[in-house]
Amino acid sequence: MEHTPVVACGEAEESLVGGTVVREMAKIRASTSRLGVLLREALEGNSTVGAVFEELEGSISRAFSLLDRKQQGGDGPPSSEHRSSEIPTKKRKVNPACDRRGGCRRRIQSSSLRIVKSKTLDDGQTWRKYGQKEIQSAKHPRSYFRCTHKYDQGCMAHRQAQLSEDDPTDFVITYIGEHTCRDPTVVPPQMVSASIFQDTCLISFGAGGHGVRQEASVPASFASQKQESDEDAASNLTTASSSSGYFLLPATENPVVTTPDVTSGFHTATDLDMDFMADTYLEDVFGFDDDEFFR
DNA sequence: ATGATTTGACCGAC
DNA sequence: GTCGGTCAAATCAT
Repeated sequence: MEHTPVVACGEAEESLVGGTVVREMAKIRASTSRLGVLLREALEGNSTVGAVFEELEGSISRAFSLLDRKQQGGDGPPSSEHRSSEIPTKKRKVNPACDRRGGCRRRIQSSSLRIVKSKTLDDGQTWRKYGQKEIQSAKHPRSYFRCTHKYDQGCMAHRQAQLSEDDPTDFVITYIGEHTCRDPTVVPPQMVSASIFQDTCLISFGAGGHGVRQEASVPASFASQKQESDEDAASNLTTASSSSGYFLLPATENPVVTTPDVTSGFHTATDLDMDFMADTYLEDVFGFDDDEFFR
């Protein structure tokens, strides 16, 4: 009675923050890797660049594993996907000690949040739907998707999709987090540069888009969105001008877009939380300034 | 058989 | 207490 709460609370908090840092580090590592590929292509034959990047990647990997070890502690908690594997009961059993269902919700804490209007849910990425919910203030249900590679590659990208209130033929899609997965069929270089060049805008395929793969019809409920198989994704590559459903344009041309403030029904971003935490941790834990780091 | 989707339950934030 | 995000068993599709 007299022991656990304070300690448990502190550990939970530390674990939460650590998890955030781990996710950020994963993104850093993935971005660095991609940047390395791009730089090597651009500066082909320059062995110095390659050497520097290998060193950089090595440092990040070491930091990542250290952090990961620290977060796991000695207990070696089960991974989320095996959370309940030991209890094959008929009805779900909740393990109050470790069940994080719904934890850290409401406030979307992500360093990347984009809201896009689109005629189709198909954006060239592979998503897995994990839920659908009627939303109080909205006419249409909201569907929840996570990246197919969440578990195999730890990709933390999520999205929420909802039919637009204004135009029910449009989907309002909220992208949360960046893809850190490396599915060669779905991660175009353009998407990589999206987070680098902030002057660019992410736009969806508009109604009048050309060379756009369009759904034959928009279902009344998009719950039955078909998941793209790799084969489909590959065929998308051939039919669409980009494997992604989006083009990157200079900020001066942004016909259909989508900034967080146009979506009154959606969450407002709280990006600063995580950015701040990541900054703080990078400085405190690793002793370097990420601004310098990414320069 | 395998993987994706559906859907009710669960749980933390508000 | 309500609401929204997530989980996971059941079901469906391939």
